[in-house]
Amino acid sequence: MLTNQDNNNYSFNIDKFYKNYLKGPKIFRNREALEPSFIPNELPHRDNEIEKIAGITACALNGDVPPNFLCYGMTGTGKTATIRYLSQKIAQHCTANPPWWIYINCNIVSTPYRILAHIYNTIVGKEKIPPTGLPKDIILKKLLGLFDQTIKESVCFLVLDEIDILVEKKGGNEILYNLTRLNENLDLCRTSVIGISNKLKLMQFLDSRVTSTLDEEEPIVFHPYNANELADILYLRANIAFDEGVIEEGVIKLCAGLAAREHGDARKALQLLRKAGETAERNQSRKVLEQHVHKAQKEIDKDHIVEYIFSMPLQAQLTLTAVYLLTKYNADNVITSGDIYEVHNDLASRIPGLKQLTHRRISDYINELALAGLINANTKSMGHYGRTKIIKLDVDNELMERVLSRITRIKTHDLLNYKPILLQGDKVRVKNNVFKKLL
DNA sequence: TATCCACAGGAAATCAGGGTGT
DNA sequence: ACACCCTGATTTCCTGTGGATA
Repeated sequence: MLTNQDNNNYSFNIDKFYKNYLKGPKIFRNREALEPSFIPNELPHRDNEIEKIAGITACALNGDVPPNFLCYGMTGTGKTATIRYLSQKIAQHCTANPPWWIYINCNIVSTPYRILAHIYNTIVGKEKIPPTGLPKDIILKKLLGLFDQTIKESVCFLVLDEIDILVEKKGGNEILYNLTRLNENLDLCRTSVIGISNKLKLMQFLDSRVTSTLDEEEPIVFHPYNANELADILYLRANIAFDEGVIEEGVIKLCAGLAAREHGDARKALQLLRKAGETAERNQSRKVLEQHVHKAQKEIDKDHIVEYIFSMPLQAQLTLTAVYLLTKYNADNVITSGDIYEVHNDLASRIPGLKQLTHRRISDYINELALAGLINANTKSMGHYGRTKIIKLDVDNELMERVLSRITRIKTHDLLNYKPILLQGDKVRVKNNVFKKLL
C-alpha cells in the first residue's frame, strides 16, 4: 500500500519547479520569431522569387486582375512565407482598396465543400456556412454574391497552400476549375488563385481545363536552402528570438547543417533551434550549447513518432500493435501482410464493438505506417509462395511499447501482453523457415 | 515453360454520421 | 418527417504480378 509519505517522495514538486524556472537564466527574448507563422522583415536568399511574384501581382495595386500562378518547392523552402511577406508589402503600398488575401491550407481544409465554406466564412468573419449539409452549387452562388457585395471593386487573392493534396482527391480538379474561373461570373470583384505545391509533378494530375488557367504565368520554383543559406536565416531570427550572447558559437551552424541534410528545410532548422533553446532553458543553462541541439534533435524525432501514433485512428493503432506483437513474440520473424491481417483481426475481435477489417484496408494501413516511417515494408515475391510485403518495425521496440500502452483501448484489453492465436501454433514457424531460405 | 500463390493496389460502391431546407 | 447533401472510412470487385515449382 502506498502511504502519503511514499507519495511525496516520488511526486513532482510543481511549486519548486516554477520558482526555479522564474529564477533561472532567461534564454528567449521573443520566442515567436522562431515560429513558422512569424513573418520577418526580410527574407534572405529569396530575392529572385520575391521579384518574380511582385512582378506578377503588382497590377493589383491599380485594381487590375493579376493572373493565376503556381509556386513549387519542397517543405520549408519559404513559399508560404514569401507570399505572406508580399501580401504585407502590397498592403503597405496600397492607398485605397487593398487586396484581400484568403489563405487555405488544403491539408486542413481538405474538401471542395469546406474550401468554399472557408472562403465564405473568412470574408464574412463568422461561421455562416455550416461544416456540412448544403449543396456545393448553392454555396458557390452565395459566394459569388458575397464577393461583389463585400469585396466590391477590390482584388481577392485565394492562396491554396498544399494544393497537391487537393488535386489528388476526387472533386479536386472541379473545385479548382471553379475557383480559377470565378471572374467570369463576377461583376465588380476580381479574384486570382495562387497555388502552392510541394510536388513538382503537380501538372500531371491537373485537368486540362484547369492547367489552361493556371498556366498563364511561368511557375515560380523555390529551391531548397543550402547549409549557409539556412545559417543566414537562423542568424536573423536568432537575433530577434534570443538575448545577446545566449547562443554558443557553432550552435547555429549545427542546426543549419542538420536541417540541410534533410532537403534544406528552413522550418525544421527553426524548430531545431527553438527546441534547443527550450532544452537549455529546462536544464537551467545560461547558454544554448551544441549538446542541447543534439538532444533537441532526438526529442523532435521522438515527439513526431508519439504524436503521429496518438493521432491515428484506432484501427491503424491496432495494425501497428499487430506488427509490434509479431516482432515481440518472435524476434527473428519474417512478417508478411497476411500475418498482420490475421493478428489485426484477432486483436479487433477482442475489443467489443470493433469491426474486423478486410485485407484491402489493412494493406492501405500498412502503406500509411510505412510512409510515416514507423515500419519498413518491401514488396517481395516469394515465387510459388506468392507476392507479399516483408515488414519490419522501424522504431525502437521499447518506445513502441511505451506509446502503445498509453492508448486506452489497447491498455484496458491488455493487448500488449496478448499472444495472438497465429503465434500459438506451428504455422508461422514453418512458414518462417521456408521464407528465410528464400530471402 | 506454364502454372499458380498471396497478395498489391486501382476504381467504384456502400455505409454511417454529420448536416440542410421545407 | 422527409428528401437530400457532404465526408471519411471501408468494402467489393477487379486486374496485375515476380518468381519458385511442377
